[in-house]
Parts: sequence; C-alpha cells; structure tokens
Amino acid sequence: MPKIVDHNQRREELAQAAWRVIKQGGIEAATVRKVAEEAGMSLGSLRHYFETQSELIAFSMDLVSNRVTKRIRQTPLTGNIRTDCIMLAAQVLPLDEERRIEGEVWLAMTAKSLADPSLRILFLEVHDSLLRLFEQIVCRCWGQPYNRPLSPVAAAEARALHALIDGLAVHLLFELEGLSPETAMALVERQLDRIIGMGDQ
Amino acid sequence: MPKIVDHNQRREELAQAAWRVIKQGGIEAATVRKVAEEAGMSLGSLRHYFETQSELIAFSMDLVSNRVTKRIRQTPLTGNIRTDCIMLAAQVLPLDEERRIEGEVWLAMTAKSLADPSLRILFLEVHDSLLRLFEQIVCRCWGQPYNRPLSPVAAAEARALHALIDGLAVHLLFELEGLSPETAMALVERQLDRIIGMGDQ
DNA sequence: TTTTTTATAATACAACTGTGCTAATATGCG
DNA sequence: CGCATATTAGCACAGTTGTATTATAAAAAA
Repeated sequence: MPKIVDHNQRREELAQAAWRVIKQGGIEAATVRKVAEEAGMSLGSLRHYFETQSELIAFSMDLVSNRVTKRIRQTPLTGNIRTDCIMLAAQVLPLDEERRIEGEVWLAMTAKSLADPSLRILFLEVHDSLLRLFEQIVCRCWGQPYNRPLSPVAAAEARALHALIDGLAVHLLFELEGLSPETAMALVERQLDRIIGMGDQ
Repeated sequence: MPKIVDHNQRREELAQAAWRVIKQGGIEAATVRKVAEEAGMSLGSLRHYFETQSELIAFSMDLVSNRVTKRIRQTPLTGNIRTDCIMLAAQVLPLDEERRIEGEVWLAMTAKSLADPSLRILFLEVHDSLLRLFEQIVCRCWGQPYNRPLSPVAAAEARALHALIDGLAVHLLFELEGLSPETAMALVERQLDRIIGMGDQ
C-alpha cells in the first residue's frame, strides 16, 4: 500500500479550495481543474476523492453548514438568556473573515439550490434546523418550554428573527451602505430585546 | 432597409428568455446559445442585439430592477399610511408568479454580483435606493419629514425592515417550512405596526 | 525482497463555450 | 423596379469543460 491518507481530511482540503475559488470567481468558476490547481494537486488526484463535480460541490456546501452547526454547538452558554441568544445568533452572521467566506459560499450555493433539486434538499434541511434554533431562542426568551407546534405568536417571532438575520447576513456580505458587523449585531439585539419585552407582558 | 425592429423591445424579449433559462437551470445555464434558442432566434441574431454575454446578463439584471421600480412608482397610494407602506413593501416580495421569477433571477444575480465587480455596482445602487424607500416609509410612519441623515433610531428601523423583507423574499422563494405569501405579509405588517407604535410614544 | 494496493499524475476525448466572420434574407425608400 | 441596409442565419475556431482511461510512483504487507 502507499502512503495512507485521511480521506475525509483530503476532501475537506479540496472543499476549502473550492470555497476560495468560489469566493474569487463565483460558483461557475468552481471547475474541477481550477479547484484542483487551487488545492495544489492534479486533476486525476482530485477525481480520486470526488468521482464527479456535483459530489465536490455538494460536499463543499455541506461543509459550510457543518462548520456553522459545530460553532453553534460549541458556543459557551453563560446562563444569561439575552447574552446566550445574542451569541447564538452571531454564529450565523459573517462577522469575521472565517464566517465571511462561509457566507459568500453559502450565498452562491443558495442561488444554485434554486435550480438544483439535490442541493435544494440540503438547503431546506439546514434552514429547517436554523428555524428550530430561532424557535428555541424565542421560547427561552419567554421562559417557555420548547414544545412544537409553537403558539402562533412564537412561531411568527421565530420566523421574523430568522428572516431578519438572513437578510442582515446578505447585507453584511455586500457591506451595504457601510453596514458594519457592530451595527448588524445592534439590530439583532434590538429585535431580541423586543421579543424579551413581549414576554414580560 | 429591412424590417425595422424596436431594438429595446427585442432586448427585453431576449432578457426575459434569459430569465426563463436562469429559472430553469441557474445562472450558469444562461449561455448565449440556450438564451437564443429559448427566445426562438438564432445565435447570430442574439449577437446583433448583445455584443457580448456580459452585456446580456447585465441587461437582464437591470430589467429586474426596472420592473420592480416601475411597480413601486405605479403603486396607487390611498393616503392611509399603514396601507400604503404595506402596498409598497409588497412590491419587493415574490408574492405571485410575476414577482417570483423576478426574485429567482435577482437571487441568481445577487450571488454572481459577489464576484463580478460591474454587477456589484448595479446591485449596490438598487439596494441603496431600496433602503431610501424604507427610510421614507419609516419617516412617514412617524409623521416625520424625510431629511437625511436620519436619526439613529429611524435609520436602524429602516435597515431592519430592509433586512427583514430581503430575508423573507429568499424564504418565500424556497417556500421554507411552507411559508406562504400571506404569512410573509403578516410578518411585514407586524413589523410595520411595531414601527408605527414606536412613533406614538 | 517481492507483492499488492493506494495515491498521484498525465493524457485523451467528446461536448460545449464565447466570439468572430461571412453569406443570405427581406423590406423600406428612392 | 432596384438598391441599400437592418436583420437573420450559419459556420468556424480556439479555448474550456467533465469525465474516462492509462501509466507511474510509493509504501505497507507478505
């Protein structure tokens, strides 16, 4: 046998090379040749880890959601509801370079998911679990147990929070009108305070 | 001379053919050949109206924003602040088939804009004027004159409304968790009512 | 050492790409 | 009518694409 290689690690390396190519030239620049070159390996070598281009793209998209999920799971909770909710929401926004490239790739994948049924499935799964997260946040803000189906009001607040954060994420990527990470976070906190305020009544 | 043809109308026909191709197969499917075929004309004919592919794509993106702008301008105002604001916001959301294909194309263009400087300029222009619209809506809700720069609170509310609606637009395109146009509009109205409520204090 | 299997690389090929160029077509105008 | 020209159509070409195939290198296992 030859040098034994961690297949999954190699696939992640290639996927991150794909990220960089996508960041540079958009999803249509993510050809197998360009990704292989960016990863510093030959075309045949890439094909040893991904049989088709679709596999590579799907894995690259999957890696984004895995990274975000992992970060959410590892977020240290303080017990302070407001602080914890803010910290969780922050994991989805492109606030630093690490989360920025994830966001750019995710946006590219989102557009591709519209016309690609198999990517669409993955996209919907991710957004469903994201909505669950926001539902939990709303329930926690109101000191309610998290039982689905939620009350109409809680469901509405979760959906609105979800949409607000998704919208802010895109606006941050484009630095719309000089929108800064701090301003974006302030808007999220503002909305969270409104939600918390509703629970007191 | 041959048959005299309205150049701009032909370009719009081709751009709408591009829309359909993009809806079907994503932005990378919008090759000059596929668009020409979809429009029912030859490749050489298309090239008579668009010298390059980039021109065709940029025009197609431009057409989306023109359509939305036109609809916003033509929205009949009732004088009732709440109703008018709702009607305006509704022009940006993919609530029916006409606005849906615009939304799908816009999402595809958004992703492409991230890596394409010239498209990015157009994208930023559109979003700036969209933000202006939401700023006007907030001011109108509070019975304030519209003078920039706005107060920090008004600016924050406009930004949040903008992000909420953009996020909802994407979620509607994917029918996230069965999100319906009615539910989406209810969320917008909810947010508007909150804004109006803030002005009373 | 020899064998065997994995990893890497190189090449080939058919299909598709954008764009340049040329010929044909048809129609408004003198 | 005939002519000029906007329009349409077609082909060519070089470059890129995804994928298949084959060859080489290297190292674990015998």
